[in-house]
Amino acid sequence: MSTDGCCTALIRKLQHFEKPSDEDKELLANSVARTVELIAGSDIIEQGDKPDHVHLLVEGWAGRYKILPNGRRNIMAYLIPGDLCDVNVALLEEMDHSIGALSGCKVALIPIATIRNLMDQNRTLARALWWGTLVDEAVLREWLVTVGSRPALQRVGHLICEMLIRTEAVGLARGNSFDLPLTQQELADTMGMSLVHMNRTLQGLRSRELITTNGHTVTVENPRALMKFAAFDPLYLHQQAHKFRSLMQAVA
Amino acid sequence: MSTDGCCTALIRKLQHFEKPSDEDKELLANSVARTVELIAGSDIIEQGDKPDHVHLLVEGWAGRYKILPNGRRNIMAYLIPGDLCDVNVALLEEMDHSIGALSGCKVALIPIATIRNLMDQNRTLARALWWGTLVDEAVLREWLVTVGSRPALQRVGHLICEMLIRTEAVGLARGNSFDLPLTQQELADTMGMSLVHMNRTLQGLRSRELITTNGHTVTVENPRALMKFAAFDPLYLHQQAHKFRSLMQAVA
DNA sequence: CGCTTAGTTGACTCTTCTCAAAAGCAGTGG
DNA sequence: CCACTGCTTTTGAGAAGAGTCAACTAAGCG
Repeated sequence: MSTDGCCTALIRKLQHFEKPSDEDKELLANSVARTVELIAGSDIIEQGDKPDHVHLLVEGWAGRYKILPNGRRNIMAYLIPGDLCDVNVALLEEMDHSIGALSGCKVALIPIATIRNLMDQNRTLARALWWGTLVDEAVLREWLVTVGSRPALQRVGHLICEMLIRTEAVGLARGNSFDLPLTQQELADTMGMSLVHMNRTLQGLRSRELITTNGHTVTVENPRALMKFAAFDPLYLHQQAHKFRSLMQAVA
Repeated sequence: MSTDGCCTALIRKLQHFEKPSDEDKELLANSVARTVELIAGSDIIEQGDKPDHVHLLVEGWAGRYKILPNGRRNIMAYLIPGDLCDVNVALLEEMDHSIGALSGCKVALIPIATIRNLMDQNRTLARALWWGTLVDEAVLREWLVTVGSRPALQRVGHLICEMLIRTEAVGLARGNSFDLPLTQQELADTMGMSLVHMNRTLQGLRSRELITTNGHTVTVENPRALMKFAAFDPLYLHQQAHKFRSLMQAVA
C-alpha cells in the first residue's frame, strides 16, 4: 500500500471548508494511482505540458513559476502538502507556467478520468475541490496586493503569516513554528525583490523580534503582533474563523 | 427588450475558446434577468457581500480592488465587457474584495440558479465559462509576475499589450487603438506604483514611440515592437493563436 | 468664467538594486 | 580528521529606481 496516507493533508485541508464523510475520504484515497518522489529543483510539470494526471502534493514544497526572457525567475505560488497542482488545467491547451519542487517532494498521481468521475458522483467532494481552487485564486490576488503595495518588511511578514496558517491547516505546524524549506533567493524570487534585500528584510523582522529562525524553521513568537505589523487579514484564506482562532489569541 | 445585445461581448469572447451554437447563444441571452447602469466610482459588489446574481459586464470597465489599512488602494484585475464578475464566489462565504465601476458601466444580472441550470444542461457553455475563469486566473498570475519582476516601462507596456488583445477579443478595439477609460492614478494603483512615476513612465513609452495617446484612447502603432519591448507572450491569455495573428504581424 | 479634476513638472528623499567579497556550512575525498 | 568545493547567508558601499511634496498647467463643466 504505497499510497497509504497520501490524502491525509488534503482531507485535513478540505475539513476547513466542509467535513468529508468516511466514504468521501475512502473515495479520495482510492483515487491515487501511484506516487512519485522528486528531488529539489526538479520540475513536476513544465510549461507547455498537457498532463493526463492531476498531481497532488503529499510531501514537501513546490512552486508555480515562470522565467522571464531576462533570466529572472518569478515564483507565483507555493504548493504545500494537500494542494492540487493542476485540477484547473484539464481544460486549457497547455500549461502556461511550470511547477517545480522547491524541496524534496512526494507527489500522488490521480488520473484525470478518476477525478472527473469523482466530481460527477460526489457533490461534497466536488464542491470541496472547487473551493480549493477558489482559495488558490484568492491567495493569488492577495499576493498581487502584497507585492504591489506593501513595503518590504510587511511583505515578508505577510507571507510568513499566510504560510503559518496554511501549514497549520494541514497539520504541518508545531505550535507557532513551521518548516520553510526555501532559500532566501527563492523567497526573493517570490516577493519580487533582490536576494540582498530579502536578507536584510529578514534581519529586520528578526531584530524587531517578530520572527525567529533556526535553520529553515521559522517561529512566530507572537502571531498577533506579526499579523498586526503586516496588516494581515486571514479572510482571503476562507477558512472558518474558529480554525485558527488559537493563533489569533496566542498572546492575547 | 432591454436586455438585447447584453451577451454579444461575452459570446464573442467565448468564441476564442470554442464556437457556441445559435442555441447556446440564445440560452445565454435569455438568462439575463435585468440590467443595471452604474456611474464611475460606484461599487458593483462590495467586500463582504454574498451576491445572489452573477454580474456580467456589458459596457464600461470595472476593477477588482482592495483597500489596505494604510489607505492604499490596489486594483487586482480589470473587467471589460464580456467578463463575468463573480461566477466563482457562489461557493465562498463572502466576497474577499470589492468590484468597482472604473467608468460608467452597464451590468447584466443573471440569477445564480439560472447559471447553475445552464451549466448543468449545456456542456459547451459550462466548459466555456469554466475556461473563462481559468483565463482570469492566468491573467492574475501574469500580473503578479509583471508587478514583481518587470521594470516600470515594461510593466506598463505589458499591460497595454494585454488590454489591446483583450479589447480586440470582444470587438472593442479599432485597429491598434482602444479606449482606456482610466486615470493615471488608477493605472498607478494597478501596477503598484506612484501617480508621478506612472505619469513619467507613460511619457517614456510615448517618447520611445511605442504608444500614442489621444484623450483616453491608446494607440499602439507597432504592436510587435511593444510586445518585444515588454517581453509580452500572449500564451497566458489562452486564445487561439490565429485570433490575434493580425496584431502580431501588424508591421511584420 | 470660475471651479474641479486630471495631467505634468521639479526638487529632494528614501528604498531597493547591483556589484563584490567575506563568512558559514554541508558534503566529498584524501 | 582535514582540506576542498559548492551553495547559502551576510556585509559593505555606490548607483539607480521610485516615492513624496508641492506647485503649476490643462481640460471639462455649469
